[in-house]
Amino acid sequence: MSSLPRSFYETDDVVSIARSLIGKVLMHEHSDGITSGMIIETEAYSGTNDKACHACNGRRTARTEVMYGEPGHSYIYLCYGIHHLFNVVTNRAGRADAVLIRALWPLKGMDIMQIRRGTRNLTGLCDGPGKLTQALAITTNLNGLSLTGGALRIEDQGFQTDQNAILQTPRIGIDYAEEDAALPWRFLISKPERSVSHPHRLLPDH
DNA sequence: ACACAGATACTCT
DNA sequence: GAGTATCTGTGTC
Repeated sequence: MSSLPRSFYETDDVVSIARSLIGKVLMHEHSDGITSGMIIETEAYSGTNDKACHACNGRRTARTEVMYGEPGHSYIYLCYGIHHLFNVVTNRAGRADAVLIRALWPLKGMDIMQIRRGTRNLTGLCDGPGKLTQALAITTNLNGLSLTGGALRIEDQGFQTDQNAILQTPRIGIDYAEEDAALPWRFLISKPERSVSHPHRLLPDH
């Protein structure tokens, strides 16, 4: 299986990259075992001009530093003191774009995911940005690592994605971002619709 | 099927 | 000190 190359992440259209990441596979080889899942929900954060982005107005701190760094690297931060949220840095160094991975369709190591998540259910393992990092044992100590090879990586495993099955909506949980809160920069695959992040599914239930 | 509150610790003012 | 790109359990319908 081939990891996505650096060039995949290096362009300046983070919204297109967020769309293109749907159907790709996030994989973590850990001493516990291998866990992986197909990416089914993403959000684009567009650097210094985006009021929802941590790098808004050129904000540059210890936390946001990796967003200004190399494309194809991880940006992982702690949210609400509990949840580790996983992003991929995009665009060339000096820009601060990133794509948040919000949900996965579990592929490998679901038994390990169940243990890490503390559930006996086979559903709901990776249907939220904080849940998928717990299921894949992704924490802030993996911040700033390259995703183009190594234990944590994103692969193209050849899953075909019907472009008509990709829905586009506003982003979640960023009400503070004023007019940018309405930008339709969230992408989700409509097929496993029960597996996208939960309270904001925005899809009819049928 | 909602709605709500509480947990939690780090980041930046 | 305030705010946070969230999740869970409990309550109610």
